[in-house]
Amino acid sequence: MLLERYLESAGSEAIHEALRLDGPRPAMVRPTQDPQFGDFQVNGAMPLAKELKKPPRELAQPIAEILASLDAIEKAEVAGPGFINLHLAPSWIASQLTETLRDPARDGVPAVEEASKIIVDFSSPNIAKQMHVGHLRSTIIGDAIARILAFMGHQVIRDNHLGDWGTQFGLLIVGMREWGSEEALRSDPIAELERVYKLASERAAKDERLAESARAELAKLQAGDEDNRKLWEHFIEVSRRVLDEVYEELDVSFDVWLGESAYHDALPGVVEELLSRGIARQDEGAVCVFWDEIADAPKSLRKQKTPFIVQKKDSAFLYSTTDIATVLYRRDHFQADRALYVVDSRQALHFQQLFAVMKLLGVEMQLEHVGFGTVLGPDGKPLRTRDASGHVITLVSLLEESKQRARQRIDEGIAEGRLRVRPEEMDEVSRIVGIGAVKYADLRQNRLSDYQFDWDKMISFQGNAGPYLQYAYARCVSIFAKGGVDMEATAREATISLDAPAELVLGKHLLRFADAVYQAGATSQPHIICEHVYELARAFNGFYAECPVLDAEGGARDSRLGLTALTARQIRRGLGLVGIGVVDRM
RNA sequence: GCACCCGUAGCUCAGCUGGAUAGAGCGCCGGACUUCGAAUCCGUAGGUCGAAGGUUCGAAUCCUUCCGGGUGUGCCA
Repeated sequence: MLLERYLESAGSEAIHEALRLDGPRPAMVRPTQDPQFGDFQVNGAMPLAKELKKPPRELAQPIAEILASLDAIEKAEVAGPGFINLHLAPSWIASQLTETLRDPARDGVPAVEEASKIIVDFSSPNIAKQMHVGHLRSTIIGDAIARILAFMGHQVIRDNHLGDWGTQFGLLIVGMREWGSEEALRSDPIAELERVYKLASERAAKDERLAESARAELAKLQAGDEDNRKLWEHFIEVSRRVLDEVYEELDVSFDVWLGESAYHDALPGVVEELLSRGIARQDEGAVCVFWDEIADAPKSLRKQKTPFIVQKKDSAFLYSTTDIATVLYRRDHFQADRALYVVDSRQALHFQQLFAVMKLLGVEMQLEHVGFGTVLGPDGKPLRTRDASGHVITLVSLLEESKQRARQRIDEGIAEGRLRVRPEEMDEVSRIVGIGAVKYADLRQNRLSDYQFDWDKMISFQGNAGPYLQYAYARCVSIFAKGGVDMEATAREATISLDAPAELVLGKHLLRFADAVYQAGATSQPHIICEHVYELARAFNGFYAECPVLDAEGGARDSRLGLTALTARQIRRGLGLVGIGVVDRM
């Protein structure tokens, strides 16, 4: 259940009932930050003091009395300047948890009343270029957001908006014919494409004839020349194979792969429409939107005076043009309600301009730039995508290293008798732990802040890190294995009761899962789920230390098994929602 | 120049639709493995929330100014 939503509406009703006001007032329910003040506090009485000209504590008293009569609430007391501290009733929490235990399909998370159709635009690498750490954030943050929204019941379309069109293809076509090796293209496609591109662009900088020839080949490609078209398709095909491997490793998938090339035919129409509606005009041969000439443009755009260029003076189109066409397609073809762009924050201005143009065009889709910060190295400077010797640190090699480091740590743990992994499971466990550690390190913090990438911290495997959560899960599963108890049977039959302090602490965390999921979905912030799962794992580890499960008697044993089963499910679900896996033994 | 973002414990970060004595992890120090898995648990120390004003019953959170750091900014994406 959505606990906070329930308390908010209960609180709001209580205010209405107690004070007989003309309209509904917000209860302003917040979790307390100190357990001595209970579990939640209602702050809504204080702002009413001025309006009603009565001391806030006096207003709070009758509200508290009404709230105290609810089954959910054991105690409601007025405190401080006019807070109402709510102590949830353990028996009520327990009955809610028992209900959730019976709901393995949704783990107590309700589906949204009104589903939206949401495009999540993420990852979007360039064809013919190796993916590096810079692509990691968009890919895993976007994947997590798509998973969360889909689980909430929205209709999500995951779109990989590939950079598969543009000036680089002229150079690639010329370069490939001149210096390319078909064999190298087969064995290591991206490396070969990068080699050829680098060569071609270096030569073109010095040799105007080569540059001219590249432009000509690009024009032919865009005009539909069959040979060039085939070559281009070939580039894409071989690149796709490499990308697919990375995505498989990351357990990321897409519903559609509509790259920039998919919108090529629509671009002239976009510019025409902008011109004919007076949104854009010619300037120095280019077609631009000038914000200071548009009365209802956003203020900061008007002041910045940076034009939005949709066609270059050589009449070529830009990514801005493509992005406009893309929005229109998403509206007309998918009938999407929203589109989320999971793209580096440094492109904020571009999206601000894009969204402003769409508004001028009368597009009502809800467009949102889900930005994220830069990946920094341990020195606090933007992480170099090349190592000391100048080699590109590819995403593949980074993931490989993570798996190796995980494997090494597991080997150590086994040697010291702390960990248990069967030899035949070694590959899978080191993959899930290693990749999970990389993902968790990134997802656990607010996406907007820059993120410091540090192997030693990430793979330290202690404290708030991926393996901690996976370990807690393995502990849960291990209890069932050791006791020979079936987790599904427990879920069907056990009745939870909360008696020991550690049980109550755990139970309260378990009850907040749905809130965390909804909040993460509403704000596109996967770290909220990470934080919840971490707190849950902590609470479980505390419970584990305090409360024997298998050795407990009768009802207590069943109840603790139920708590353990629910914890396991919630960790698995929570991590699953951000794209991280779990293993039974590690 | 203009626009945007950031400044919280030694380090890495939560908290920012205003709510009580600002929280975690790492690191430091000290405890807990004959007991369901010690990648664990329990405890100690550590902060003028960059600075100064303002709004408010109440500010890390909102507003203003300043200091310090970063990003973007006419034909790349």
